[in-house]
Amino acid sequence: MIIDEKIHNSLNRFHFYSGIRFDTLPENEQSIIFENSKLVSLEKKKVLFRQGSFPNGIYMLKKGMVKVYQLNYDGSVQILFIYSPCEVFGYRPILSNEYHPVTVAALDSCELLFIDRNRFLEVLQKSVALSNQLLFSLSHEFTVMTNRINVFAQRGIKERLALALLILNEKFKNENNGTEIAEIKLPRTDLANFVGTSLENLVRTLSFFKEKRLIRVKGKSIFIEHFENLYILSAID
Amino acid sequence: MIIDEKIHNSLNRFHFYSGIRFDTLPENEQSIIFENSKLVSLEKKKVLFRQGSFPNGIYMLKKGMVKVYQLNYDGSVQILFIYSPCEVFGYRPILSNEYHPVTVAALDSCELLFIDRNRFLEVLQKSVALSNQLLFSLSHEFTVMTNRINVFAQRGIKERLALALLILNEKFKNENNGTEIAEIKLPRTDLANFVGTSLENLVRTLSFFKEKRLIRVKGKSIFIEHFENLYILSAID
DNA sequence: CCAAGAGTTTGACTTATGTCAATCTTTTTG
DNA sequence: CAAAAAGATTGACATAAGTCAAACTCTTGG
Repeated sequence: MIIDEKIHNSLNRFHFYSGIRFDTLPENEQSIIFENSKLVSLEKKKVLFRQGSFPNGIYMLKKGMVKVYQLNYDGSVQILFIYSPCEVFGYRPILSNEYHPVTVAALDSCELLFIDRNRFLEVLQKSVALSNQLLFSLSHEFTVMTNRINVFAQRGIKERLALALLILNEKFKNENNGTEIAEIKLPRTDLANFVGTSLENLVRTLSFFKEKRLIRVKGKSIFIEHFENLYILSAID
Repeated sequence: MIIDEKIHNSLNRFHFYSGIRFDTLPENEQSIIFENSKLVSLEKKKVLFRQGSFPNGIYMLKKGMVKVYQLNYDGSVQILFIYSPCEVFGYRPILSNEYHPVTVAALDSCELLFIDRNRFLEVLQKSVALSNQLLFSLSHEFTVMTNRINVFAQRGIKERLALALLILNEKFKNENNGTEIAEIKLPRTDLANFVGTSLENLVRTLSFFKEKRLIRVKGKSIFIEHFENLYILSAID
């Protein structure tokens, strides 16, 4: 089978991996930020904060995974991000002086560090390193969002799912130990809401991938088989 | 007809208006930023920069409008933004140290101010006001992108088009003089690529809106008739 | 360990959207 | 000003995706 080189290029050229971390900051900056942080536990399925609520502070995920989603008036749900350990979130509405645009809930039992809103803003005013890191990350994340809009608007479910699985593989790789092929363990409904399709259509597309041996399914877990080919092949046939 | 209040709420609650400007910065900061800027002219349909190219500097639009889009391997185009006068763009890939993820082309005859990459970075390191403004704007823009992904993933074309028209009305209001109901003058193909649908489907949806007297069409121009109702009604039947 | 419930999968059918082709309209250009 | 080109619209049909219902499978608690 001849695979258009352009497809490969365009995938490589595009940025789809998101998530902001503070562990790239200088040691002393990190310790200042986390100085007065509080450890928070969050049970599986519990909500950390809801869309429309006031942002009281920022969080860093220590253990477990969370989903970030919007709930719509018709009951539909769009999952926007999945966060895995070390990732930081909840700071954007503080910076833009808005309410939370999203809801965050635990996918499994989680532990987080909480940093108070004012504390965060204080540190930000003093730390050029933090300010620059945020400018860098926000700009990069923006590129990622740009690419995602393109994918959501222009691609069918096969490609969207393939891309979602590649993103999730990174997230779960991070959550687990670090093996190249991660165990993607996410309820089908969540996966459907992440990809932006119906549960049934999602399941059918998974079966299609399974038949083509692009993925392997064990119970509720998904493993990517043909890493490089997954996105490319999903676009063809 | 009974309109679910929740729909109205959700529209109000969500942020869809984007675009970054520097004219909210203190006068002296502005003059520093634009001190050595160069005036650039761009003919209708000409490309300012292409995706994949190195970001040499940032631009502020003085006159005319531009479209910001991604071109895909299959030839499909996704328009991500339309910018109108006073809006600033091209700084994100500089901040995140990436190549341009998008292509920018003139919708009509344009005039822009160009600020050199290094000049911009220099000013940024000195100006806390600029840094804070960028953090604010980037965070807000991110919320807007979040909402757009939700709309693209979960809503049909009627709603997507309605929303696009509301956004475009703001942009063209800005471009024209400032009348509440602007003349939205954008080729159908561009509108289709902004909404994320085929040209034919776009035209049909426009006709549907016309029949329902939600919009008025004069030649190639579109005027919004029932401002508040457009998005709400587009969701119903 | 079995029964209930939650989560997943498959089938049949409907609806939304995409595609190709033809026609009509506006704009541009010689 | 007329011809040609570009842009817009409509129709007929194909395909993708959503919806509802039923069956199956795994998990979990009494």
